[in-house]
Amino acid sequence: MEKTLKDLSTEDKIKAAARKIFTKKGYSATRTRDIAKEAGINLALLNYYFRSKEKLFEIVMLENFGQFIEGVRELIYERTTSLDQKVNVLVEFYINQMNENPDLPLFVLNEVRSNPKTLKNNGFTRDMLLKSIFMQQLVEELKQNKKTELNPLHLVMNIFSMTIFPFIASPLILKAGNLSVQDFKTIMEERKKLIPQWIKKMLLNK
Amino acid sequence: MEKTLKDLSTEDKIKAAARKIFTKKGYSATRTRDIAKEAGINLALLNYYFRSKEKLFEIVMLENFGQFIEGVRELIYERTTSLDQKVNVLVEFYINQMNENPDLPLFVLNEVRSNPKTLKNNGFTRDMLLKSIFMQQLVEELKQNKKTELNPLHLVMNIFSMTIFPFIASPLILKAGNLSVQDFKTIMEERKKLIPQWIKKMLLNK
DNA sequence: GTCTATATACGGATAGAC
DNA sequence: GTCTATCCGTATATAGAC
Repeated sequence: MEKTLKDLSTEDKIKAAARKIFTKKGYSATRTRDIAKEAGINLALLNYYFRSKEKLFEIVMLENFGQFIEGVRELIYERTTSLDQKVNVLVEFYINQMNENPDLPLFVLNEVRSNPKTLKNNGFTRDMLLKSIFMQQLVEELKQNKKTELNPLHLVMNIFSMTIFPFIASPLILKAGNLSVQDFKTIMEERKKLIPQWIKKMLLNK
Repeated sequence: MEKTLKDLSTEDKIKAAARKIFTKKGYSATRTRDIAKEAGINLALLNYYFRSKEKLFEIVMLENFGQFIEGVRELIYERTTSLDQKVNVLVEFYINQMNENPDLPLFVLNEVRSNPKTLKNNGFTRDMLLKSIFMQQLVEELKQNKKTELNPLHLVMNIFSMTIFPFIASPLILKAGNLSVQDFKTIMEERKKLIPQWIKKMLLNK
């Protein structure tokens, strides 16, 4: 399913091009001229559709951020799935996501760090995690296993760390591990099974 | 030990200022004027000492990259310390490092991703990890525990992921966990003990 | 070595024709 | 809606006085 730019409206062509370049290079390093060229249109059109570089970036940013947390919100409020199932789905979801768009996590993390107000108005609310069923199940499981001294946030951090960080650091990992791109993909596939197993061990006492 | 800029030579003042700003904002978003102001000198001096913005950045980049892997190279080639000890030191080293300079990891990871040739000429060699004593000890431990089917790179990735990622994602974690900065520091202190324990569990069979 | 003033280039944005 | 040409602010870099 090659996404041919020709099918899209001019506005969408620009948006797609902007997203590609902004996501890869960040706000400052991106030239509006490069977006125009990538979209196959003239620079003036960019300002015709979106008033400024900044406006365009905002749109891209919200889309990227949305992609990062969308699909997770419903998952962690799901009442019918077990904790184990949630961890499995979460890990698999993100690994698939990053395989498709490896620049996404670094883009999001850069943005929330350099521009704190990113964390307003994007659907990522305080309490979204803390009040979730997922969190309740986690706390319950720790209680069952007499591990109440362990802050459940550690486990949440571990899930995301072990899932996302390898993609962020992939250039270093490829070199340090003497891996091909294909090797790396295989390893990340393995992690879909491994990470949930490790999390399970962390939940158990002893 | 406040580092007062007044003590330094002009050249070092510029370098220090450059490092601070480049590390925080990245290459493109940094203005040489801001570096000059931060250093308390005139803009022209910057070009007098370092020929260009790019040259100056290169120096900063190498310093930052060096700080990231320096201290680790010797550690992983140490023959007298056990695997457990190495993991402990590694985790503690990086957590201390990031506490002091939280912008460092994102800077390094951005740079290696956007500029692949960063990975040449910086002391980070292919085989540096694979040929290390640390790696040998890891493989040996897995063999002892009849876990040879597990690629040891997974465990290396886990150590770095669980240690470094929380700092990269700290703005998100603070909000999602409803944490104060002090809470976060406390949690990261806890992780100095926890991560080695988790790694140990991953090494064991069952 | 350090400054002020300025050259030069680049990038975002707009005017105006079609 | 789409283009070409151009404006104009800003950022890097340099010339030249002290």
